[in-house]
Amino acid sequence: MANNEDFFKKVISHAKEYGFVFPSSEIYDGLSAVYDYGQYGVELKNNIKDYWWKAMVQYHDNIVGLDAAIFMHPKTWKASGHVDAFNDPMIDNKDSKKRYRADVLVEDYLAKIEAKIEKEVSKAAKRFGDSFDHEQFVSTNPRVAGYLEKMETIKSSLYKAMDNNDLTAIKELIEELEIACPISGSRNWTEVRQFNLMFATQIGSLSEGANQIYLRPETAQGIFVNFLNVMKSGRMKIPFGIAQIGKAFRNEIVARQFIFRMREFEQMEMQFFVRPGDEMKWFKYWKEQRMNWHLSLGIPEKFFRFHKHEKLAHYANAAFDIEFEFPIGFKELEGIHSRTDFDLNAHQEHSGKKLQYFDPELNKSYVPYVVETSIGLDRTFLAVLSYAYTEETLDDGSERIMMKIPPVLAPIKAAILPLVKKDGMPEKARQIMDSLKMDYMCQYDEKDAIGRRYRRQDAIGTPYCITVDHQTLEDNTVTIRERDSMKQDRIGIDKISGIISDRIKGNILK
RNA sequence: GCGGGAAUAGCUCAGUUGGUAGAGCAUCAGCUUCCCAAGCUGAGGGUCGCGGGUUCGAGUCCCGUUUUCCGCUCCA
Repeated sequence: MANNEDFFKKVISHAKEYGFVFPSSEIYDGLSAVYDYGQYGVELKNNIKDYWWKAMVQYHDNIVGLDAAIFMHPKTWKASGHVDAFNDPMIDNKDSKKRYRADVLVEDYLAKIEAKIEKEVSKAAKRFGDSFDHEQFVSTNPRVAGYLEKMETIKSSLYKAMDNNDLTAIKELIEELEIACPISGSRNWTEVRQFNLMFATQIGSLSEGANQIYLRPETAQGIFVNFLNVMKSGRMKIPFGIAQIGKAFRNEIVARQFIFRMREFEQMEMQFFVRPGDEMKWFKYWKEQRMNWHLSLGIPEKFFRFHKHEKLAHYANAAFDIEFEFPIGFKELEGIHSRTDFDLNAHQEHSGKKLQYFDPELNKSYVPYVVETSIGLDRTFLAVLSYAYTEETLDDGSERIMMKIPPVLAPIKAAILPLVKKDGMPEKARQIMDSLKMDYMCQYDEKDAIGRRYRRQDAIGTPYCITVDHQTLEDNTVTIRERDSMKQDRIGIDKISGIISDRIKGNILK
């Protein structure tokens, strides 16, 4: 485990040192759990998106793309269940380490007062026997009146605080009432915190009220609300899919482990709409398809495994994760969920619009079922990075650090290097560079000894180094050096593009 | 969020009982012209995370804070 931690730290250092990932706003001490992608990081990330998009949208003629906005109508999140499921104010007791709903603590306190009233009532009832008038007693007894008044005061403070989302007021109320933790008996509380995972912001004029909107906590809803638009304008026939890549935001209480869990992250999602009853067939299909996509990158099978969800979310009737063995252990990389008709039904109810498909074969309309594949882009990035990071000792005893990034994803596809900085070699190398750079990310480097330049390219995962030497000037051949094997071939300049192109095509089709 | 560690150059780190900030690698310029790092000469780069305090004097001691790592907790 200690080794894995060290390894993880090395990957993180390497990512920063070579311009893959930087802490956000680092000159201002950074921002917790937010990271920026550097010059090579953005290339790698774009290549991952591109490879996914090709495998999903370009390769499947019944899947189309979408790019929905991050801002969505607030009712979206009411329909999806995000607003209600996670809106509770929570408080922790520092001694017992137990977490409570702050409003429930106050309500429990109210219940105790109520119990006291009950006690008074039953005592009086015993005393007065048959002549006991419950209503009259409650309205006239001074002790009960005191209790009732106290309850009213507490209730109004609580409701006011809850309505205004005033967490400080709730905390003050708990302190005022001297509510203690039922377990530790102590009143050593943390601040009250809202556990809603959604970031909120304001839109439009404040005077008109109710202008709070959220940054989307998942991209899926953007697809569901556009289901009708895409189906109609794209003449889509079930089964069909809508794919989307985009940012999502979750205000995680604990965001940690480098780019594994961030507050701002990017998802690559595809929602596949199917005939009710067919969902398990398609669930199985996509489970296999998605695993094949991962394996097509050339990362060995042992790094991946399926994890079946035993406890299902409210919207799902089957769910598997594809887990990847990160340096921090096997963790979720992608989810394949059978979401049933939960989302479309919910939006149908909340919007009042019919979100149905007329199936000509069945000659009837229905709300389609949905099979979702949802992969974390940043996590895929981290998976590639941690798989690729390689320290090796060569035959001559020297060490090299090499990123064995799948060539299709490599930030730089080829480096063009004049063997020496004279005799027209730089000019020749520049010519070759110019002929390639519209098709591939290339890098020119003439500084330092050739061996050192090879190592520099190894460190950023460049699959090919093209070296211009004396012979090039005579017969238009170059040496092409492959990253992993370090083997060199001599080839004609006109062959370079074809070799790179073959290697970086990937292996999406299976 | 709680508890515990850590923070010194781009990276890895050293810095003695408190006394003028260092190394290796990396980077840049020049030389060398060499097919797999570590040849030669030179250069740039740090208000020691930030803010207070103690002290004649703080990278070093104390307090707070930010970031980060580990454990717990959380993750519809």
